[in-house]
Parts: sequence; structure tokens; C-alpha cells
Amino acid sequence: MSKDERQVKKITPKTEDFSRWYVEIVQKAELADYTPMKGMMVIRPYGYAIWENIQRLMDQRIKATGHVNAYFPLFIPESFLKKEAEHVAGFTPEVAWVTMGGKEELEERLAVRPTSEAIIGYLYSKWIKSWRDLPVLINQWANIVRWEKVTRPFLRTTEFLWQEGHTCHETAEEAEAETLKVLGFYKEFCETELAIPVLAGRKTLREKFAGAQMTYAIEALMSDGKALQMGTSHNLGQHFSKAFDIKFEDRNQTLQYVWQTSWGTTTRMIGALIMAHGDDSGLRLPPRVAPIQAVIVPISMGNWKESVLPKARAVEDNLKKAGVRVSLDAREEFTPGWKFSEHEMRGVPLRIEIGPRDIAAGQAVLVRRDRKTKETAPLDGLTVKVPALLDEIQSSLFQEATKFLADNTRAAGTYEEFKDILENKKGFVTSLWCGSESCEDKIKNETMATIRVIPLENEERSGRGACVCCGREAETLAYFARAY
RNA sequence: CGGGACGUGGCGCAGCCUGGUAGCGCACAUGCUUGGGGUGCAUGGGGUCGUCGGUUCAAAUCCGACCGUCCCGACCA
Repeated sequence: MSKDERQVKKITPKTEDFSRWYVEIVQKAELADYTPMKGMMVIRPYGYAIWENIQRLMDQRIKATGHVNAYFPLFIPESFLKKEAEHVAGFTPEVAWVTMGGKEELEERLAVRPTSEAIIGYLYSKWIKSWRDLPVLINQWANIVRWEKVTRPFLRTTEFLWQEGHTCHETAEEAEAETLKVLGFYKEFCETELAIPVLAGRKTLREKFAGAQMTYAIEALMSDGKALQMGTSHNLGQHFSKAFDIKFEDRNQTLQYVWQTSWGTTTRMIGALIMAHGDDSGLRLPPRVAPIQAVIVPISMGNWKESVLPKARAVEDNLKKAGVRVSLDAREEFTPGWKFSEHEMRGVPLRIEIGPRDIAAGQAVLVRRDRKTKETAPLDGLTVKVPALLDEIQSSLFQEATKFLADNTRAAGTYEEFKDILENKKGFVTSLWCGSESCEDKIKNETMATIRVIPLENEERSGRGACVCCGREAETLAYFARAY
């Protein structure tokens, strides 16, 4: 077997079978593993370290916008879930129930939270009395259970981790502003930290959250041409405050129901990182969320333990002091070539090779994971060079993904064009839409595509043409795609 | 829940058609060797063949039921 064949054998090429490629990366990069329960995965230390970085960076944004963290119960009494009619109808098909406590049958069964609006609504009704109590800006980091029929690691699992914000406001305008503010930092987060460009917009009524007045979302394009929802922000209006009796005395001494929002992002973002940036050698992690930003691989030759290793340790120490998440791979049981492949699979953004020849020349070989390009750099300049290179990799990944999104977003004026793009080119299709659910359904049935978002910034194009489906006067421009 | 495929050491598979008590590659362990793109050699450990039942002197192999997984559809962050 040639070396090339051996390399290829390691992973199914993305173009050959995208979902197999995806699952193989998840397992070979040790992000997650399957467990004995269908749809339940274990997030392994390396995958969890990515999540911790995401959490930290997202939490900063949540707090910077005035929110505080709290923790609410895992269980929700059935009667609570039932208070908001649309909410219970939307979530009942996927709720897991607790009916026994030890040997005792419970008087009222408890839902394992599929989302926490109901339990939090109850508590807000206890806590909020006056306009002086508003706004309430609370977030929680928690696990959620939804009994999904089809599951895939990170993208859709029975249990998953997320953050869910739940806020209460005095006025409808304030709630709407909050909803959009969160959508804004979600977008900024994805683009800055994950290097994934997203479309921000509102969902159609058909696609909105069960119980919301209006749902907004950010949508990204995966490299197989399918869209993935990366986060949602809901304006709940007074739906839940009326159901849970969350009232306050306003500035005019009259009783009012609060205006609420809720919003969330999940471990699904790890799946997005894989599908947006990965290649046939494995993951390509953006430096800002990579658990290991740079790995030092000493080239083990001759008396390398005496000649190379001490120098490599010194480089490691200096980079650590410079704030780089660096790791020295001094394992003796693997050859350098083996380590190169492994760290590529795990998506480590930068590899630093130091061998006898480099020591002699006072340099190191730097290899970028994103482009696999090599360059040499003086050893004593690494504390400046490495952080700069990491920044460059971060922005280069973002530019690459941005170009991909632009190249794969196409306008369709006729339904024939529309179907042709979805069938043969994939990606997003922008078209005018009349606003009717019948066209939305027809398109979904015939092309498997749904309206991912109605863009906020392009709404002024409304009404300037005919609906791509029925030909009637259009109401708005919409982004369509097949989605995960 | 409908259509299809598949369950054999940790992983990927062969063996099944034509029953005779399990094999290969990778991984793992030990030793030597090698080391700038998955080094090579030797030795070794590990499987009641998804479960239950039936046929048979004898079942991984034939028959039945059940369970589970994966892919394709409807539901979903």
C-alpha cells in the first residue's frame, strides 16, 4: 500500500459521503462518542474543551449586555407545560416524562425540560410586582432533553447542552429591542469566534418557536450546501406572561402583563464548526475556540531528547507566557509523521516542528492547519510570530467561509430556476415570496427547502415583484435552503 | 412511524449459499528497530458470532420471533 492510499484510508472523503465524513471526524478527533442509549452521546474531553471555550466567550457577551446567570429545575410539572397552548402542542411530541419517584407513582408527572419557559414563567410571576423589578435579564446554562426520532452527534441529540436567556420587559418595544440585541451578538459571536458567517433574520410563522410571537434566527451554510440554524431569539410578546400571570404595576399604577423574550444557542455549534471548516484531513478549528492553538512536535532523531527536547520545552514555556494555548507532544511511541496526522485530524490550528536541523539554524518550522503551508521562523521571535499567525488563521478561515457563503447564495426569479439551484447547486436561494403558508408548504413538499430567514436588512425589497412560487405580488425577500 | 440494509474480539470486515465448534486488517501489550508526513520486524492477550426459541448427533452458518443500529422519507436547536 502506498503512503497516499494509507492516508486516504483514514477518513471517508467529504465529497464521497458527507455524513459519514462527519461522523468519522467526531469519533477520530475524539469530540464525542456513542453511548448505550440511542441518541445520547458523551462529549469527550477534547470536544468538551471546545464547548468550554464557546461557553466562556458567549457568557462574556451575555454578561456584557447586562444579563446574569441563574439555575432553574430540570423538571417541569405537566400542568405548567400545559398553560401556554401552542407551547405544549409544539413540545409534547418530544418530551420525556418522569412518572415514578423511587417506588412511588407521582401524582403529577414531571417533564424533563425541553426548554424552560414554563418553569421560569411560574417563578417570574412570583418575583415580579412592579415596574421597578424590570427588566429581568436572566440566562441559564443547562441541559435539555428532546426525544428526537432522528439523531446525529452534536446536530441533534436527545440530550444537549445550551444557554437559554429569559427576559421580561415593561414594553413591547423594549422586548423587541432585546430580541434583536441578542440576535446581533449571536451573529457577532459566530463570525468573530467561530469564523462562521451567518444570515440573521426572522422566521416565518410556520417555523417560529412554539409559543413565540416572533422568532428570529441566525443561519449558516455548511460545506455540503445545507443550512444549519445556529441560534434563535424569540420575542414572546405577552403569550407566556398571560399564561403564567406575570403582572406588574406600571409607572401609571395600572396592572400590565410583562413583555418577554427567550433565546438560545447549543452544543450544535460544535457540529457547525466541523461542517463549516473541516476538510478531508479532519477538523480545522478556529484558533479562538481551539483547545490547543499550537502543538509543538519535536523531530525525534538521534539524541533528540538531549538536543531537541529542552529547546522545545523552552519554546512551550515562552508561548504559554505569551498567552498561547500550546502543547508539547513529546510522546515517544509515535513518529513525527503520525503526530502530524493526528493533530490535523483534531484541527489544531498551528503546528510547530523543531528538529536537529532547526536547532542548528535557530529556527522552527510552522505549519498552518488551514492551508497546510509551511514556513520557517526564528526561535526567538515565536512569541510574536505565533499569536500573529493564529490571528491570521482565524480571519482566513472566516474569509474562506464568507466566500463560500457568497458563492453559494443565488437569486432565483422563476420557480424552474429555484428548483434547479436546489437540485444541482445547493446552498441558499434568495427569492421573493408572497407570504402565504400555501406557497411555503408547496415549496417544502416539492423541493425539501424551507424559508431559513427573512433578512432584516433587505425588507425594503418587499413587494417589488412576483412570488417565485405562485406569481402573486410578493411580500418579502426570503432565503430558502435545505437544512439540517 | 412507513421503505431498505445490516448485527461476528475495541474498530472495520471475511466465514453463512453447501452446518463439523472462528479468521484477517487495524488497535492494544512486550521487545528490538525506526524517526523532517501515519517506520519495520518478532512475540502475545482478547470473541458463549445481537437475544430468545426451533430443526439437527452437531448451528456463526438453516428456520421463527424479538431487540438494536445505519441509510431514505414525515417531526425537530
